Amino acid sequence: MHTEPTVSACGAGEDGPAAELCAPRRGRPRSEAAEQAIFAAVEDLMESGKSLSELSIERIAAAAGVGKATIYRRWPNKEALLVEVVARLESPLPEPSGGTVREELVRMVDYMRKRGLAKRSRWMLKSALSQMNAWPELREAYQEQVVKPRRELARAIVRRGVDEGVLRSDLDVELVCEIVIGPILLRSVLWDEAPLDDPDLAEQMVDAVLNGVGAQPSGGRSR
Amino acid sequence: MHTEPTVSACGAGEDGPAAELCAPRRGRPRSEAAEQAIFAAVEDLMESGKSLSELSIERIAAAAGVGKATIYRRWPNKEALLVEVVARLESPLPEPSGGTVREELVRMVDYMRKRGLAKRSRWMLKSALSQMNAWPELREAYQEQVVKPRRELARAIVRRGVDEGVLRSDLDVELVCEIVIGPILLRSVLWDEAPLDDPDLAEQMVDAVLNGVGAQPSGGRSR
DNA sequence: ACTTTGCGATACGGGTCCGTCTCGTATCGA
DNA sequence: TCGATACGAGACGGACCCGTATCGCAAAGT
Repeated sequence: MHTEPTVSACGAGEDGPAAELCAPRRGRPRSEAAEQAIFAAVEDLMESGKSLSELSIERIAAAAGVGKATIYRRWPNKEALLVEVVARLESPLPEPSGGTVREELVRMVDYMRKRGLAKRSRWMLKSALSQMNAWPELREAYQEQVVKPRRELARAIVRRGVDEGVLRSDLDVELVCEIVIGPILLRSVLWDEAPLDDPDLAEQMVDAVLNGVGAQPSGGRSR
Repeated sequence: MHTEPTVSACGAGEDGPAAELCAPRRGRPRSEAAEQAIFAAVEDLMESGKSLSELSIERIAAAAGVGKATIYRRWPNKEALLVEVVARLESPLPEPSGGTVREELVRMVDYMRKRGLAKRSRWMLKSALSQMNAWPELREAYQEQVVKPRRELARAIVRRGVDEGVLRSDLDVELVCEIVIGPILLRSVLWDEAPLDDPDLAEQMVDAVLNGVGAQPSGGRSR
């Protein structure tokens, strides 16, 4: 199917400190610059609004100023390349700051807001949704490496809120998570034109969700 | 660019009562069966999980048991066909029932929940999000014909709630809409595995959003 | 009867893409 | 120095696709 690259015994695509341990390579070493150029080209193409199906190896190679062989030497096919791009793309999760649960929620929502402003992440967010249906490998990588840790972070904060008595304990934790992050995801992923500039947006969202959008000033809370 | 079909003066794709008014066609009339077969084929392909870029005219024609020319006689290109498919796909909006604002919100959310269970709509929901980036015409048709009326329905209900004093008036109407429909959209569109079966889900979501997920029983509502 | 149009099928030119392969050259270890 | 491997460039075969055109036949009007 695919000509096994000589380096593959070390773990594909990894040339960290482990490389010299298992394969004291003989010939000319692979160009780090070429690799960076490939990643940069993919990200540039994403940023320019290309859809997943428009990201052909040929286009990527041309944009990177690189021969196709240089790509195929590193990844067996398009999927593998994009999976690695996905893995590299995401910025690190915001660390728990030790503040209030409300503050943590605001931080998380605001992190998502800012990320919605960054084109590259936005491309990936959107592409992750539909195109990946036809691409289980890519979809799974994205779910595993991006979605899952974020959902778990949200769950952890919500659980802490329940434990501390700040959040209602009669609701499903999942449901609370969805209510907290649903609105910001709606804006940052689903609706293109929605404004994300307001730096207070996260705070407004979290407070509205915490206090409820219903107008009853005090009574009748448990339906 | 494209050989104008003879029928086009009547409005493409429409062969209702208007047809005989403007063009007492001469030769063999177009086969209604072929048209239905084409629509059915596209929807079947969608349902089978094909992505937008996999929906080629050739594939559609083969699946419909129809010649390519029969498709190109009706639509000038792939986009036009898919735009019409999108237009046909959506089920009618739920009508206002005259109930409480809360009941209306529950009805709307529950409608979205049920729709999330229907595969065809789900395909379109998901594809609408990313793949259509590369396809402005299709995206616009979807936004105009599907998204917009739903957002307006939501806005109308929320405004009524504000007028009746059931919803907080100190919040942006858009924000309230997002908080109400964000969670259900999250489940029905973004997360594949999320359960949508619980018939009480809509009620739970709406009530949680109305009452707030914060635990404070009465005090400290305005942050 | 005769024309007009639609039908399914299929051939066609032109295009993009994939993944492999071969050039001539560059850079490493031995 | 020499073999091994990398590099950019691009040719190559095969696949798929688009949109048009052409078959022979079918169904309608005049």
